[in-house]
Amino acid sequence: MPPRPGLSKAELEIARIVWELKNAGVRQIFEALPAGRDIDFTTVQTYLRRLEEKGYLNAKLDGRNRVYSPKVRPQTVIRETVGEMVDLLFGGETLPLMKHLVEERRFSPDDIDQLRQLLDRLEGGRDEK
Amino acid sequence: MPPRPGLSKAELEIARIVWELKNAGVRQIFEALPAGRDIDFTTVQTYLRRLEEKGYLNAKLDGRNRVYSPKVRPQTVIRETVGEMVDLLFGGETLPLMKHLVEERRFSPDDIDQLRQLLDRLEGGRDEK
DNA sequence: CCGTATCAGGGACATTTGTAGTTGAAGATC
DNA sequence: GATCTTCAACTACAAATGTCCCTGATACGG
Repeated sequence: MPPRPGLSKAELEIARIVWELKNAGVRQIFEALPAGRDIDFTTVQTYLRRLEEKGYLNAKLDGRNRVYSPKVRPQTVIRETVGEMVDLLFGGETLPLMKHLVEERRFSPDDIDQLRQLLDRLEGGRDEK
Repeated sequence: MPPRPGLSKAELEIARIVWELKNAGVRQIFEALPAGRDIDFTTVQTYLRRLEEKGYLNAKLDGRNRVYSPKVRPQTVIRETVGEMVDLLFGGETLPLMKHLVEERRFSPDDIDQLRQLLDRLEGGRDEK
């Protein structure tokens, strides 16, 4: 159980933009919103403030602009979010999710190759232990 | 975009129990809650009512008890929920999620075998097209 | 210097979510 | 028949979420 409150969908959306930009001001984050996402500049400000309050982002001043950066590693947030969804949808079992993804999502031949290599590496690592 | 409102985490938790039980009354669903999940019987009733209102469950009377069953196929809800999470965390790309799962979650040798077979089948199906 | 644009901070509000209480009625038990 | 248990329906409320307005201050352009 993380020592910080969970993230809403909109907060996660903003956080992900910050992860990609690494250091960014409100205007940059606002302009990086997906096409069709028509929220106000002040709304983005609110989400950023909440993310900082919740402990997910750092903020520092650059002149009069606040610049945001990740405080919690994206990998950690992803692990927690995925873990929660696996619990909710699949009772904590990962294999059904993997099967679901393979059956429902599109993969290129290259994707499949990469996945095979991952599985090989996983098995190889297992043997070594 | 589904013609029905999204599901909250608690609603999803209850819906999943109904999927597993197929036809169930409030008491059965209440008693199937995970250990440690100490919510009131009346809270479960509220979630069931909301799920019905949102169009996810059917309800019929059995004596004076309401019996709930899925109205939207679990596979559909799962697809939508997983799709939304892939969008939020991975920008719609499935491969990073697969990689994340392989790297962060535990798999048995049998799991890995099953995954390999899935990939083989996926590739085989691709060749046939 | 003035007007405009932009940003931070504070605040507000509607809706959603999580949770449970109350009332009336039906079923079970004695 | 009385009492107890259980369920549905309605209701309520605090917190969370999604969203944006307003004010004051700063930076910029003419």
